[in-house]
Amino acid sequence: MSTLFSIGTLSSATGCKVETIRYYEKIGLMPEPARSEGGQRRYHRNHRERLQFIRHSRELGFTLEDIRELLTMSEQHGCADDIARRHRDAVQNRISALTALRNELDRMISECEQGQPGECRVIEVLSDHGQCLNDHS
Amino acid sequence: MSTLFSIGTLSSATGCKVETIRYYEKIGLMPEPARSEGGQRRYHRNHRERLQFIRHSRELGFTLEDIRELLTMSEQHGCADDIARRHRDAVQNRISALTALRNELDRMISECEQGQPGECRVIEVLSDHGQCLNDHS
DNA sequence: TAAAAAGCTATAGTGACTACAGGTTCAAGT
DNA sequence: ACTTGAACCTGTAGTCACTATAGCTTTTTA
Repeated sequence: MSTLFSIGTLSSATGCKVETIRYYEKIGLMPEPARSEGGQRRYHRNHRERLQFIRHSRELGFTLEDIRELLTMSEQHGCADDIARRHRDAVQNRISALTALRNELDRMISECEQGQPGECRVIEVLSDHGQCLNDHS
Repeated sequence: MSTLFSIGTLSSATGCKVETIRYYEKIGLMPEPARSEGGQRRYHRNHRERLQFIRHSRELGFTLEDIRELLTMSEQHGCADDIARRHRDAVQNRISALTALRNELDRMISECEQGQPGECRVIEVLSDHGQCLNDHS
């Protein structure tokens, strides 16, 4: 059995679109693979593992720049503690902001349901920040 | 006192950057204002109110396309219930996804703290999806 | 009146892809 | 061996919601 496979095979093995794989290569996140006689990309198991690492990290919300660092860590058998912690804090902040937002949206919607027809609280609140309990300055 | 003001004044009144105001005009979200003799934009109270509506909606996470709809609703004194509800659900989904993610990051980080130096759980988990409790497929 | 601040247009860049056009190569079936 | 069609190639442009730059002109202030 041959150990080399095409970009399409790599794509279905990882769930990463063909265009995205080529994009990762262009920005230097994936190494340039070997080529067939006709010039098509031929990948190896190592490529698949690296791409899985990248996709998994993306799913966890790391940016491509984070991932570049993570890959270096991984190659040097270093510890990615601080990157993960920094990211965790960013995610927590985002959760807090979105929760406040959802509460405000809930409030707008429920007040709209109780109001007279023809007067929409959603529009009112959007028109006038003073009516908003959310503290986005 | 004159009722017309410059783009800079509008900018500080709303907290919206000058470039962003011009951008909103270009994409048709803000109407073209009057111009001074020399060709500079001259705004009116109505513009400020509209821009405040836009900014407030953006802070609540509506897209510019949502806002285009919301502005139409607002002009027609309609009810923006459904747009708000749709957006609320999207926000809730995002919160759920981010919460799962934060839990996974927490788990990775705390396992890393307890492990031997030199073996980083963060990297390990990123390398191998099987070790991940998060259910992103 | 002169200098500084603010404004103008047009264009390009951001992140992380996605989509297209117009061509070439490969694998499967006959 | 040949043909067909799927998969592949490069390069470019588009997405969203801005932001930044360059190289000007106009307005305001000292």
